[in-house]
Amino acid sequence: MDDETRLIYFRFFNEIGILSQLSRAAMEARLPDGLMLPHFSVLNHLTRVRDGQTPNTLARAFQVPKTTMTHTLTGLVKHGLVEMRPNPKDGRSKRVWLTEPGRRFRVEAIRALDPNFQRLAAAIPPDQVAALLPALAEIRAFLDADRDRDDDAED
Amino acid sequence: MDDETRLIYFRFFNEIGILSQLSRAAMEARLPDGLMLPHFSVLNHLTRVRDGQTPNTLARAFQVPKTTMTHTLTGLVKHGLVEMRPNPKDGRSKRVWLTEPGRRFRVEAIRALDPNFQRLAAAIPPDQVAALLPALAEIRAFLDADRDRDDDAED
DNA sequence: TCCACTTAGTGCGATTTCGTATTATATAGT
DNA sequence: ACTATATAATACGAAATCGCACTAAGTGGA
Repeated sequence: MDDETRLIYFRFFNEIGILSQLSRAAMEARLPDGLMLPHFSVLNHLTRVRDGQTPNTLARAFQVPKTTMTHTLTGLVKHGLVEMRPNPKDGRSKRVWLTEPGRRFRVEAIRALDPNFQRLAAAIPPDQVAALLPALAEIRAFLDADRDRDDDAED
Repeated sequence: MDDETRLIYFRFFNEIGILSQLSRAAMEARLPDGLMLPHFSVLNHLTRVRDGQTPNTLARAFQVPKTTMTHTLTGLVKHGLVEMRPNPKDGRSKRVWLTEPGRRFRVEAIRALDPNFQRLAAAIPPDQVAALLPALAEIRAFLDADRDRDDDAED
């Protein structure tokens, strides 16, 4: 792989990392005490995909250890934003369900970003951002499918 | 702000977050024991911008508390990848300098990603990624400049 | 100069994240 | 049915991250 090509990919992920850092900070500044971005992200995932998933599925989806997901879910339960019920099909596992406050919390958290989005919109119109989405989704889908191979290709 | 516009921006940052998560995991899988992504990121920042910066400047650049940067720098010093020297212009502060092993480590860490980049290149050619860079950089620059206003506009 | 105020770095305790080991349940082979 | 193996969740301890408070040093005004 030539230097120029490597630099293109590296700079891309560099930009991604910085953008993520900046948006994470902006988002967490809007969240109430005791709730972090992972809490919101789980609510968002349960809404976008579907609720009733197991903690293990969520841990794999977020690329975090199971113990971390247990901790995050404990916090969400404590705040009444999700419910854990036993999985009738598997006595070992549980299933995670959104509560009404959980759904409401997610919607309000997104709406709370409007001031940020409005300032951004003044500099970068929605069309320009929308134009990036297909390519980003494509790269994301590839990495998502590719991640398992990382282990196999270690040596 | 209408729902459609909000959704565009939200989905954009959603993709950014997932991409960051996936690439972070892939990157950390390549790093040796005892060194995390923040360690690499600081080395990269010192290389790209310039070394000799103060810990406080780095903490602000990375949007982390000063104590976190102290911790990260302590680890880098322990591994001999950076040096801390007193700041002759300000007795309170220090300056962080890259060492030769630090520079080498960064280059090797980037090169270690080649297998990942090569697999990605087979699905998403460099041109397509390069085409995204200007827009991403523009959005990143805006957020970077905008982040201070978050506090002011809280209420 | 002196004194109040600000700033850079760090010590300390709390929370989050993570790796390992453990328990309970499911699955497969006999 | 029984045993060995695999899997889901968690308990536990280590490391990372963070907020608060403290010390040392710089800044500005009387």
